[in-house]
Amino acid sequence: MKTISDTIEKFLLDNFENEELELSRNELADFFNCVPSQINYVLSTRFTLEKGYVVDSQRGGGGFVKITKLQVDDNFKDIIFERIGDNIEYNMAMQLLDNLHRNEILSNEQMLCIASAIEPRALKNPFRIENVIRAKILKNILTTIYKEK
Amino acid sequence: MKTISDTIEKFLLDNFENEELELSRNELADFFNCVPSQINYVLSTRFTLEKGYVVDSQRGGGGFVKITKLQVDDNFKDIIFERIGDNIEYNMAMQLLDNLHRNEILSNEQMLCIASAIEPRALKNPFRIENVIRAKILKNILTTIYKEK
DNA sequence: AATAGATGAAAGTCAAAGAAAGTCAAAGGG
DNA sequence: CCCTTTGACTTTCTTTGACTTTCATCTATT
Repeated sequence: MKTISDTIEKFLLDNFENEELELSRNELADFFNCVPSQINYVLSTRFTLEKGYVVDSQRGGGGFVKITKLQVDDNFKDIIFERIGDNIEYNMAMQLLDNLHRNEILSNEQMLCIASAIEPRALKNPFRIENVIRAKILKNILTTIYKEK
Repeated sequence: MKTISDTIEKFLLDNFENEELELSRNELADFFNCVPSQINYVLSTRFTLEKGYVVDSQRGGGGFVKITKLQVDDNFKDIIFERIGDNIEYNMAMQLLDNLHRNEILSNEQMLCIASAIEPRALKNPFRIENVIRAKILKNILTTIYKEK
């Protein structure tokens, strides 16, 4: 038996143009005569990173939802879901970066950026305060780049 | 869907002459068929100090609004660090990045890296668990880089 | 001629209303 | 039991309008 979620999924899949698809959550919900949050359900169960999709959105006037399809090969999946998973220690992360750099998946510049973003110094400690952590990451990255110049 | 604010922003960006742009608030509002305070909204959300713009204006007869692109000079470092401080919201951070990129302090690659590092998606919520956050940042950054390719 | 006040032409402020999207938990269905 | 559906509530961003402030210029008074 086909659920409404399946139908919406198929509809979305059929409407990709060039690896991406932008839509209005409310209009889509209207079109399928369902509540808007149904769309979120479809997105979060069917358009996941595991399946090779990234979803971005914006609220408020002019808001939208954008789904992008990426080419995930097995190597990428392995990295994202096996090697990194839900948590990773700094040393492991650095080994991974080094590896990616050696294999020319990351440029030197990118590696340096990322390395600063994840230094213990940048992520240490505080209490769920996203903005505080972000500030540290930013400072850290900018400092590093500055140092390189 | 593009908002009127986006359209006005683009119009302004396209009409800079030599790092600056002078305009009449009322005429512009008229031109775009919106209320004058809409212009203030655009100015205060899109032409911020973080983004490297200074807006000054004069009221009364012969009034005007003038937008100037800030010159990046030696003490920009202090300015940046002051702007970041101990915590910073995502939007402000992005405006800063945009500014740094425009002034060629950050390459496009770097900007993209850093932007992914600080996305709400990447830093959302969890509980002080450094490794968890780091994993998200890494995934996020790698996914982004993957998307660019 | 100098000055004070009146007038109108800008621009600014702020809060309410509007327009999206997100979250989360409870209820339903197979 | 797990997956799906629904809806109340939240958050974010934009639009609108009533009200305020500032400035240049004109007018009337001394």
